[in-house]
Amino acid sequence: MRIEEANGDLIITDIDSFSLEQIFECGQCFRWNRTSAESYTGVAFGRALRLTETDNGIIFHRTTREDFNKIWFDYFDFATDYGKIKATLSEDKILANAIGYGSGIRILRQDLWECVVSFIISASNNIPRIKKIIAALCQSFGEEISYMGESYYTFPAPERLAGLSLDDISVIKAGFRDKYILAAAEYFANTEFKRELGTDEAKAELKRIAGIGEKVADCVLLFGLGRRESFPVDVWVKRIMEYCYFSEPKSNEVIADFAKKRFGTLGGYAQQYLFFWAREEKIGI
DNA sequence: CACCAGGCAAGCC
DNA sequence: GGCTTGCATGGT
Repeated sequence: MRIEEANGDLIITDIDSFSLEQIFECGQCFRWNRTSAESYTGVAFGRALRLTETDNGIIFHRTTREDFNKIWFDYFDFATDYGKIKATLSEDKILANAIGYGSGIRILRQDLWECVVSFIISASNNIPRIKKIIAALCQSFGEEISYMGESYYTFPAPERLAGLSLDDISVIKAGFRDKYILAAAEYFANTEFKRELGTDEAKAELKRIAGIGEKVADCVLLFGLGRRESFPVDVWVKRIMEYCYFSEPKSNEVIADFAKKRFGTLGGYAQQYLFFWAREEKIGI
């Protein structure tokens, strides 16, 4: 990876595995939107950012080396060798095929609290509406920031949401999930989450929060706590796993156990390649 | 008009 | 333990 500065932009070259579309459309995040054929704009960790994909590399618009080192290097998981991960997973022929569709995926290292709320909202919902609800949450309760001549909104801190009433939060149209958002806000406003917990212990702790069950906890572990062995089983992953590995219906638990044995510490990466492939090609539907 | 959407909790046995 | 149902809202 190389970094050049050019009148206020950073240009990152020699990047392995980096497709804006695949990273932002693979369902792991909800605050990035396509702003042109080659660019996406979003907000993370209190910063707005526009990215453009070019033949030479990726342009990080209007940002600094300081923010790149402090925020974006980790957020985009630049320390991880995706070539090595893909080579290992490709020993499985089904994964090799899935990786052929999403070879530019990277798993973002997102904010824990934002992940908790985002995946609470994801329950029994579809991705466009998840994004809409989160945008309303940020616009209503986040802080306005100005970037490249436009307004963006940060993700509201738990302290900002804790104490709100169901009526207060009804403006975001989260439906039955509103009470879970408030419960999570109460928890995170009053609790320092023990990030050093083992994955099983961290999952058990997350599941104490109303609205967080098995699948949401797995997503939070994977995207918000960097637990790359986590393998969330949702309707899409269930369908594609049944189609590719079982040829018959199986419970989520059976699928999760199978994935743990087969993919081990790379379960989360495998899950993202399978999820992206399933949705792109509508496999098993 | 039904039915579904990156599920979860509560209520049943 | 496993299985069923209700849940808010918006899109097809």
